[in-house]
Amino acid sequence: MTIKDIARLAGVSVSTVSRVLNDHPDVSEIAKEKVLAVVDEYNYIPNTSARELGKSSSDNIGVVVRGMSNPFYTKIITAIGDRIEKAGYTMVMQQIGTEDDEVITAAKMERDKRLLGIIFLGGRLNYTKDQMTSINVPYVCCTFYNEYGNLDRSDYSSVSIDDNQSAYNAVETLYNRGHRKIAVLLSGAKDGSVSQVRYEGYARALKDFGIPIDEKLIIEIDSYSIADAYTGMKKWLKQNLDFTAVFAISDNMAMGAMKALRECGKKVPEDVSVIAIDGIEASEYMNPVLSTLCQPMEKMGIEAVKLLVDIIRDKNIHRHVILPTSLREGESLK
Amino acid sequence: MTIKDIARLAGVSVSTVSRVLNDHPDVSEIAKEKVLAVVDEYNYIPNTSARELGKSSSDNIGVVVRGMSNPFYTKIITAIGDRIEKAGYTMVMQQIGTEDDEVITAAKMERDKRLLGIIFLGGRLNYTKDQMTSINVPYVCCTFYNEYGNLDRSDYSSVSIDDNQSAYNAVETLYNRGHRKIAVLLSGAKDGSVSQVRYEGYARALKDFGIPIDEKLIIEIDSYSIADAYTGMKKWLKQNLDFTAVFAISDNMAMGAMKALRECGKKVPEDVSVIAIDGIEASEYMNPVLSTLCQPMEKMGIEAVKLLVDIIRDKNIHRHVILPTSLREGESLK
DNA sequence: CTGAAAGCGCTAACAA
DNA sequence: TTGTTAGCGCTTTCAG
Repeated sequence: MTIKDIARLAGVSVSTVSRVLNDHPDVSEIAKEKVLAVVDEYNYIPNTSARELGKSSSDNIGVVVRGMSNPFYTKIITAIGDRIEKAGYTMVMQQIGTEDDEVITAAKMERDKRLLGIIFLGGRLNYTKDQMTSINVPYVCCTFYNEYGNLDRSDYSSVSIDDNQSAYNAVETLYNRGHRKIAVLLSGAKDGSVSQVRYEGYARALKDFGIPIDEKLIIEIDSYSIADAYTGMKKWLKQNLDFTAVFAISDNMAMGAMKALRECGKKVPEDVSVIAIDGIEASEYMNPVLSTLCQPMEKMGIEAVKLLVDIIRDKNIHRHVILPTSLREGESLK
Repeated sequence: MTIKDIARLAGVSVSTVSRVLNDHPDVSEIAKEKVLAVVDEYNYIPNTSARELGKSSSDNIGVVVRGMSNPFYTKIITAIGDRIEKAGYTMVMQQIGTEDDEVITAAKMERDKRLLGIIFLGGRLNYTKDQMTSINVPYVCCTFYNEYGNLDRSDYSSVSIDDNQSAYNAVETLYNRGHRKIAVLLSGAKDGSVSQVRYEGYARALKDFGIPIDEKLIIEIDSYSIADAYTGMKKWLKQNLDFTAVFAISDNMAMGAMKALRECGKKVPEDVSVIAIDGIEASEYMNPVLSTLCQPMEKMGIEAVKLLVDIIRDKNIHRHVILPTSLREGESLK
């Protein structure tokens, strides 16, 4: 079934069919009905590839989400989709795994879908100018920024929290409640990911508070996964080190850690206080409820679209928006 | 940048470029090098739409995942991807929301990507023959089956657990531990989803055990979400009904329910036992750890690919595989 | 080993 | 309001 078959069956030309299918004006009611009848009867669905190819322009905005099934992104995506629609554009989303390269994906999309702009959700923090030459439309980084790359700030937009400062605040919260021996649970102190930025905030806070960094209280695991956080924490606890609080760089990792603590006889928050950053839904259903610095997910999505649309429409200059986090007081703090 | 530009720049013809890009043999080393150099220099990425269009056949197997970011699917997808690759095919995955129609998505993919077959992951249980005429390649339903539709069993394959029996087993487990007043938490007793099938298993078990169904112990909420389960449960608890156990039809819902119970002063498992079906990772990190009937996620993915590949290769007949669940003893049972 | 040319299915001028 | 036709960028015969 191609558009040609439909045209023949309906007794019209291919262009008429195309017009009907694309809601173009200037089609007689009668022709329209004939076409739709045939389309319906044969369950015809146009070939998207051919469609994209033939089109000379689009109203598409691409969204590349890295880190499949990260619950943290769900709300942001909803907000983004909503805003893109409201702004009169079409969202084209592509999810990829953490092992895939979001820039290559975006470059492909840009050509295939003739994108007007791109929103990256969860990407690397180290893009280089050279890599980004394959992207020829404006883009905004959502939830992250080019901390470790060499991009000019005027060449891209971003919306995120201040990860360094948020980590600082988390540690400060613990400090203010009397904690001095604060462990940090992360996926790498210099892995070039957001983990590193947050670690730097942790380190800065300790320094400000006059607490020397104790290498032994740095718990490094291989991923951001709950399972690895659990086993990593468990292993670390065997050393029986002295500490009264844990700052986990993500909710997910905190969840794994809390189970490990529980199983090692450490009560949260009586024996150990736990704080994290993110504010995903699941951590609100833990027992005890996790205390965490929430990222304003919905606002981030809204702002990302706003930034991009402004640039697309008015050729405005790129901007970098930092949104505040808010402490969600759970039950994991003493 | 099109293939033409590359050809011109490299001083060869477009077909040579195409050959290089597709790893075809019969290309001289020298030509290959010239082309690759240009490709690299200009960061050229071929247009996927054009590529798909031009191709006459493919080795693509489509995977349509409904219910974005359902953590339950992650492991299955990994297994599916792995097996498809090993079988020498290419996986083309598309994620859609629960509000989207997976059949339409699949039909589009079938044409766009010239699919050899399709795996549906999490779909409706009520496909009709008429709807499926738009699909012209073999397909297998993974984690579900056509319980409420009118498909011939010989027209599609499926791999799943026995939802009815699993629910039965869950209730039986509770019964064997002395529970007689067993509430059920579901998203609808006749919503035509897996919730209904599991409810039917619950009802069958009660009947077998000589326990009359108490409408008041049926807790119906609007979705499968953790938040709705929480608020729904909380509201239900206000009635202060007499019960000693809850069977939640999904882990997610059980997680919401457990928080509600906790906040209402009911201890799990001392006051109330909780059991569910699914076995997602998060529920293993709850406190107490959720007892649940685990679906064999990896096996399901492996089996789904096997079923499909068998049909694609040997034109074998369609089959329906039922995999067993296993009880993961947590701490939520007394 | 290489190139010319005919599609793939659709859209969008351009004519009528 | 309609139909004709030239691409869109790539793959793939078929000759050379």
